[in-house]
Amino acid sequence: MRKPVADPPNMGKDNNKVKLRKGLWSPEEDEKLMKYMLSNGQGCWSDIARNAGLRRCGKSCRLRWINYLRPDLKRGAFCPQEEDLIIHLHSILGNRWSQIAARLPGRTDNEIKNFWNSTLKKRLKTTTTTPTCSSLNNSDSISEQPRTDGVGVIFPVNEHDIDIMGASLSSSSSSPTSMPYPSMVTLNQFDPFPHVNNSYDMKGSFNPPTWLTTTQGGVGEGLFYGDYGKIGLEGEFSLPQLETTAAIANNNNNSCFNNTAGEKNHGQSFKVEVDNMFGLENNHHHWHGESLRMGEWDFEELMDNISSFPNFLDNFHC
DNA sequence: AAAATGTACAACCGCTGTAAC
DNA sequence: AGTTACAGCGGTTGTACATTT
Repeated sequence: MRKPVADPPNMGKDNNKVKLRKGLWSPEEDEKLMKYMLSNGQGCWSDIARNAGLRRCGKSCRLRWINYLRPDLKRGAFCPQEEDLIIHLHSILGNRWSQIAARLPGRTDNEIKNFWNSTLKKRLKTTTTTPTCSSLNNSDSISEQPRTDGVGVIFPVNEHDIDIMGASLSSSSSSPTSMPYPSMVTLNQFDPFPHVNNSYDMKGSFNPPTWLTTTQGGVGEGLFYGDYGKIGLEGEFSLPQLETTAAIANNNNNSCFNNTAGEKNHGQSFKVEVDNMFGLENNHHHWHGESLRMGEWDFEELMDNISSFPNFLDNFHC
């Protein structure tokens, strides 16, 4: 724990105006905010700052609470499962840290961002010669050459040459946060459970999500329990491999996407079609040229659907 | 032992989107 | 329609601590 810093010279009272504090939070400030939040709950942050007796702006209080004081934060080192998930998600989402964080319970976007920038990025750089699962899709080390990674294959592509399920993919993005892989597309069998044996035991009866009844769960004996219960029904679970234009031309029915991907039982069961999971059932949605609008329909819809994947790290105890 | 350098991470800044007025 | 306040996000900076020279 770092020592709190003393007030900078401009932090005192000035002409009856209370100057707002900046910089590191002192334990006293933390305690004030924590007490206030626990007894009053969340509200308007500027009010919270005022009512809690903090000489901080609401924004600062919000950040402190979200990134540090929140009781549900995990903190501590990232476990390998988390690392791999971050890498996976980053390969899909790019620098959308909040969305990545949403899939890692107890972790904040700031924490993940820092971890990525300080550790993972560097590590991936150094492991490009011997890539592993944890070295995929390094946005800073993408080679111009096609390469295999063991899990997926990254191809340099012409942005107009890739068609995914009838939806073309372009690397151009109008989003302020551009995807990190210009001119690259990962043709990869997306594996939402990188540390789960690929031969998930998806057979047998549905087991209720363990989080409904217990905090215990996890991966063991070939089973994975997420909040989806069991993913898939009768065979190995695998999401469809992304296809090139040519491949799709030969498979206009997209039959590989029609596999039932999951079943969830919250009193009643329902099936989730893989194509629906990815928002791909809507044929007029295209990733093509300007129409790849990450941050607009395609990406948001995609991520909405990806968000329906289990929070499987809930079940890891790192 | 001291200075220089590197690392990790907390916090700030600027921007965008949204709601209320 | 314009303005304001606020929440949220991602990029960046600042700083304490660790390691190396």
